[in-house]
Amino acid sequence: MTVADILEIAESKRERSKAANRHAILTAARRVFADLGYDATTVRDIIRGTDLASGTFYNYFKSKEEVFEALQDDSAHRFRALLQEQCARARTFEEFVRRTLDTYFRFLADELASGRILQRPDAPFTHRVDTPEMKAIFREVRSEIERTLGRGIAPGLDPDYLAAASIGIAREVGERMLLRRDNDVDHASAFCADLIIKGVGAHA
Amino acid sequence: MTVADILEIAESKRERSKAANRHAILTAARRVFADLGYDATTVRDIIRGTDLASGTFYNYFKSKEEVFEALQDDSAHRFRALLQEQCARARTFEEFVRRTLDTYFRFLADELASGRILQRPDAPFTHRVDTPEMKAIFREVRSEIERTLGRGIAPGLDPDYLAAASIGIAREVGERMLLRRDNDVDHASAFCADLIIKGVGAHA
DNA sequence: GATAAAAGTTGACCGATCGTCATTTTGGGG
DNA sequence: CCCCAAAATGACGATCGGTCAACTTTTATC
Repeated sequence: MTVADILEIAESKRERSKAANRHAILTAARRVFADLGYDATTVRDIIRGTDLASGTFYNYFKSKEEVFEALQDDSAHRFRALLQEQCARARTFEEFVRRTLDTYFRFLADELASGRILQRPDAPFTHRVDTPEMKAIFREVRSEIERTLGRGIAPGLDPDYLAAASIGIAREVGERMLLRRDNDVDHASAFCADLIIKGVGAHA
Repeated sequence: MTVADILEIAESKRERSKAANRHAILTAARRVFADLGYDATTVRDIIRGTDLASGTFYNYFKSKEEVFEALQDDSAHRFRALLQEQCARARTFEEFVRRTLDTYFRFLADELASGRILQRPDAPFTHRVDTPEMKAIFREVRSEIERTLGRGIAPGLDPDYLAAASIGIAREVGERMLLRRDNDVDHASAFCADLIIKGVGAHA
């Protein structure tokens, strides 16, 4: 009887094995997607990157789409945690905007540096995914906009559109930032923040 | 001898046939993509939507990706024509911004109404394509920003980022607009224009 | 028009992938 | 040690992707 058994804390061998297999598939998928591109990769390519059999793949995911979404959701989850940590107690709208954008661009740069972004040289297109985490981030940004912008500064503004616009700005500018070699997070962040702050007329 | 033969104006029978086949493939592809979704459709599905043989597909396109890009490029080309027509002689930055956004949102609504947008109910993701037309639109927007914004109003602004931000705003807000049932083009257009105009401090 | 070259179409074919499922292996409880 | 449930395995039929030799249609030449 091991300590783990006594404590009844450690997962069973089965659970550990399942977690390891799932992790192996995701890790292999990340590499294969980066090597071959999303469209060109097959489920077989992914499973060949592990020591599992082809049938086992389908015990964990229905398709490569689902693997891709899991990878995206994972990134979104980590970003969301950072976001909540950084922006939870922003008092003013401007502070909230600056923190959010700074967090996002720093996150992007980190993801790229750690090879977690599928950056193909030819990169003809990326997938936009609507995972639960992605939707949650959108909702949180919108409700935070409603909270910090409130009805005082710009009561007529459509909070849904403002959230969409902010996300669009961050997304596109973030992409351009990554294409530049310098990865000047502060410049990108300040550019977007200034645009939004001045755009809603909410200067501190 | 037909009138066309005499006038030597009509394209040859071969050219007409090729154009018709290409058009048949694109038309079938649009319907199949809409029905099955991009990932699920196969080249066979597309070709089954025409009266051509499977091998013929490859005389026109290398893959379904190329078909999809051709569809996207087609939309982009039509939008670009509208854009140049509407915005060619905008004198001020504000006028340029308002015309551009209005053209874009009206175009989006028209595309949706005429069934040219791949709008799946579940729509888990869309593809972002970097076709020549798409790149041309980005370059034109940026150079127009440089021209009309000039060095007078906001000399420090990064025109590349401003173009990216504007496109991001239009893209995301446009998507939200389509999700709403009303398709209030004027509201979406005015929202985005106000945001950008105030954001760069270029009020007329 | 007759003929031949060129261009285009066809569908069978091969290698590979997809998703399934009967079989085997592994893990946990008694 | 035995047994059952959970999980892994890989073979299998159906399908797809891309090629290509044979065939049909169009154009050019006389």
